[in-house]
Amino acid sequence: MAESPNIARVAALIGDPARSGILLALMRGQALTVSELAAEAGVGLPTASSHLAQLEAGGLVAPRKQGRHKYFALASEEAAGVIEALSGFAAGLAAPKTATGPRDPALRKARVCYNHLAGDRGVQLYDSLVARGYLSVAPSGLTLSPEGWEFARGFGIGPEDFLGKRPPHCRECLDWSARRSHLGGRMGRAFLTAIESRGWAHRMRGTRTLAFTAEGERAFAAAFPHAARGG
Amino acid sequence: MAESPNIARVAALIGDPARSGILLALMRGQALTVSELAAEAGVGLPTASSHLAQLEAGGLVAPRKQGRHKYFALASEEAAGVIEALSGFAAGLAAPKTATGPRDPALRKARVCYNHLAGDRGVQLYDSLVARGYLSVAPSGLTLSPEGWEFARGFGIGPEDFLGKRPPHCRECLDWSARRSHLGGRMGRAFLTAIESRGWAHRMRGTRTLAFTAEGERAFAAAFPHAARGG
DNA sequence: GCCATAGTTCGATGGTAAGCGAAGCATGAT
DNA sequence: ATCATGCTTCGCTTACCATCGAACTATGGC
Repeated sequence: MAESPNIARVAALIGDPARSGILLALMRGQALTVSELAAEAGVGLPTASSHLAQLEAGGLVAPRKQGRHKYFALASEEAAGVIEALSGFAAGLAAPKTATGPRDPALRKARVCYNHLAGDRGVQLYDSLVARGYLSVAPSGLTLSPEGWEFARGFGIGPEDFLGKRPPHCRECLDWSARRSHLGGRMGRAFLTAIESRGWAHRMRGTRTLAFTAEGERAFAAAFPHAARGG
Repeated sequence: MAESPNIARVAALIGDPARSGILLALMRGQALTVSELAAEAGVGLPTASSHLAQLEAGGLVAPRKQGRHKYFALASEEAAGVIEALSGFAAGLAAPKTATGPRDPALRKARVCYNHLAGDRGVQLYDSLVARGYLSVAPSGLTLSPEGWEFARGFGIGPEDFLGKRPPHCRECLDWSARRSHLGGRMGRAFLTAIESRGWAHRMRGTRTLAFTAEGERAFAAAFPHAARGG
């Protein structure tokens, strides 16, 4: 009896329009101030402050004080996963008959899921790493093989980036648009950062859509070729 | 602006304690009448009726009239997935420091996720099928290979069981306790049914826990051996 | 046809919480 | 020190919605 309310509590937190607006805004991956989030959610500053306090108590967002600003971000990959799952279900509802229909083609193709690459491109990255043995999938979780680390080095990603951070660095994240797993965790973030810093793609302002440039598209396809389909 | 409310609406539906109680009860996999659900949720019959109407409008549950009874079940795998994701997050919150701790050992080991096998045993089944090439994982989804169909035949599962049902029969479902995928969809249901009908395991009354018998444990391990870890 | 059971609809009630303005801290700039 | 900015707290109003009793409909059994 005392267990069930937990899920109700979390869902109720997300269930308010203002709070879900805040969470969706944070899904873009960057931390935002209370004022910015108030504007995003379309409510007054005191209201947003109250909502954020509740979300923090619920473990969905985490604050980071910086000077006289207070930045909020999603608290964890898990929190992002919950929002992602709800988004997927809600999107499916909107177009129930248009199965696998291009509800928002750009969003399905490539988007930011909290802090890593999702959508078709995200799945492609994941599959490509797995197919080449760079990423090994085990019941205990995902791990980068030695060859994988070597490959990552080519993107400026090395073990030194993960010093002091406790594993797992690689996380599996279920993608609603492709219905397949993609790479999350700190490693997923590192790859997204690399992709952005090379100018292959950039986040579209105010959205979760990731826009690839023409050369970026080509470079990405070369770096992460589609995995051969085993039959 | 008009997109965000969708997720809020769904979350708000789940956010009510009575409704989440109903949904959790339905996660056990069997359809229940309005009266039964009212009792499960601890509310009066009229209240339950009202809640169920809302859940139905929200696409979370689906009714099935049978005589003067009205049975409700979860509307889809996707709906079950959302509840599962929320359960996982809520469970993680309760024991934030006890990472991967045995919050409920039996539940982590084997449980029913809507209509298929989840938990460690569910992951084992999935991994075992994949490792032997019976289940092939592709970006487009999961499919049973010819050898897989042959293997399934040994469990009394044949293509004839899926006549008239439109694909996909196999669905990937993310497991919160093991953080790995397991087999859902009609195929997942078929395997669970086979396991139960052979007496290897049975659902514990009123819970989602699946209790394996001693011989069932052995038979399951023989039929779905742990996949060799590639390294 | 009649009663019993299952479920729905209606109306009234009450609790909960979102929202905002105003006042109160806290931090940074001048 | 003084002011400005960013955020929080307080008090209040308002709106929503869960809940239940009672009346109503539908289905089945006799």
